[in-house]
Amino acid sequence: MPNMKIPDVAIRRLPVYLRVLLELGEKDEEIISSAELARLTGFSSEQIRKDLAYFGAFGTRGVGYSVEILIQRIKRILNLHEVVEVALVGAGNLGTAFARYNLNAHQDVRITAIFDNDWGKMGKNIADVEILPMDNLSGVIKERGIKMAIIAVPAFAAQEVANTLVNVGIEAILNFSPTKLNTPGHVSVQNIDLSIELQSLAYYTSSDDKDLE
Amino acid sequence: MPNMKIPDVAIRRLPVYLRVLLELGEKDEEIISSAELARLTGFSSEQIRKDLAYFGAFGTRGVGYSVEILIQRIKRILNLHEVVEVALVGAGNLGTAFARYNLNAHQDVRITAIFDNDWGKMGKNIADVEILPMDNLSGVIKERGIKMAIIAVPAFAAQEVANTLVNVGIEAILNFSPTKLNTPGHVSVQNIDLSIELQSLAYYTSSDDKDLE
DNA sequence: AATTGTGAAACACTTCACAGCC
DNA sequence: GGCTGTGAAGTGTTTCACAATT
Repeated sequence: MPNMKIPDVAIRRLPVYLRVLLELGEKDEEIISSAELARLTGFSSEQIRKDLAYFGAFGTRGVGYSVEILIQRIKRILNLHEVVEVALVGAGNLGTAFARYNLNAHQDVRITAIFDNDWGKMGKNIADVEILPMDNLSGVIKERGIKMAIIAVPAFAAQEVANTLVNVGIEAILNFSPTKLNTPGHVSVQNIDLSIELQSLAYYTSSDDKDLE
Repeated sequence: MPNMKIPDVAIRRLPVYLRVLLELGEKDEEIISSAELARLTGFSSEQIRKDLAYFGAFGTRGVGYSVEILIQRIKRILNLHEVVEVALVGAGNLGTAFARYNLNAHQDVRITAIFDNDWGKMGKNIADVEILPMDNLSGVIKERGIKMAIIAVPAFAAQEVANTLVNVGIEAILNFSPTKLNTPGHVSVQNIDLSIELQSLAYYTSSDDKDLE
């Protein structure tokens, strides 16, 4: 089971398992079966077992999984066993909302540096983090060894920001701009394009036109 | 080629094609090949041809696709040939940012109703749309025949909101709350869970721990 | 008896490769 | 000659089904 290629889709399910497990931990649940996890997450029990097995066998046959051990393992796998610092580039509507949201949401991945090029915003704080000018970006990211960044700038500026981020050693980017970023293979990019989400959803609504083609 | 099952992943690529085509239209480009579309979108040319072919053959062999016709066809397919109204439930950080973003971003899918349960927000506007109390939700959505909704409320309230939306005839939901919604099969749900995006991205960063297990 | 871990089968999506058409 | 449209092959992911383990 080692040295097997782990699908990205499996990685994206791990945080869901983690959330449910943390809730169970709060309720002092000690053991959980894949069937019960399936009920709580909406994924199938086989899929859950397979996902977990990619990283080794840490359940007990006939019994189930230890909630506590599973939490620790998944945190390790996702590199969340210590606080992960993230830089946010772009303090517009989306960036600001995301920073505030992140403050409330959790502690394990934390926005600790915010950059913008609007001088009117300098010195202001979002979620207790000061907005810094873009000129400081390279210095701050290198100094603090930040590995992850969020791009929330307009489309026309996104590629240039990405290039800078790659140059200062960023390894993973969450990109909210509606652009395909060109990045070297060792950098992971996850795109969230809100327009695309809305537009593709419209497909699944019934058009109430009366005119057929 | 009719009556074939169209993969959801293909539907989600259509808005990307549409965006690029609209840009080409601005530049008065009249004909585009799948190879060129591939270059501009980052998808493969075969995939683009296959995606388009699901809906019928509207290219010309040896020539390419008419930009204008392709735009019209994709808009039709996605039900974007007339303005789509969307209801936003929850005017917190994320909801507000999304409404403002949507105002700037495009006109084809438009947030035209916003609901919240915070009385302090009533009467205020976001992006020229008045915030209404939750009590008005059913009435407004039915009256205007709105088919799509965005859920941007805290997790604990999300399922109840979803139930209400389903009851008043909503067919597609964009869910920002970190919850698996239980909805009947005819309702499409697209989840965007920002915590999950950040946490799964952390997997792809190099941990700089010195201690192995 | 219950539940994990896992090959094998099934399914879904992408890429290949080329016939068909302009 | 060039580019689309599409069966066939290939690849990736999920589900099945059951042996292994407690």
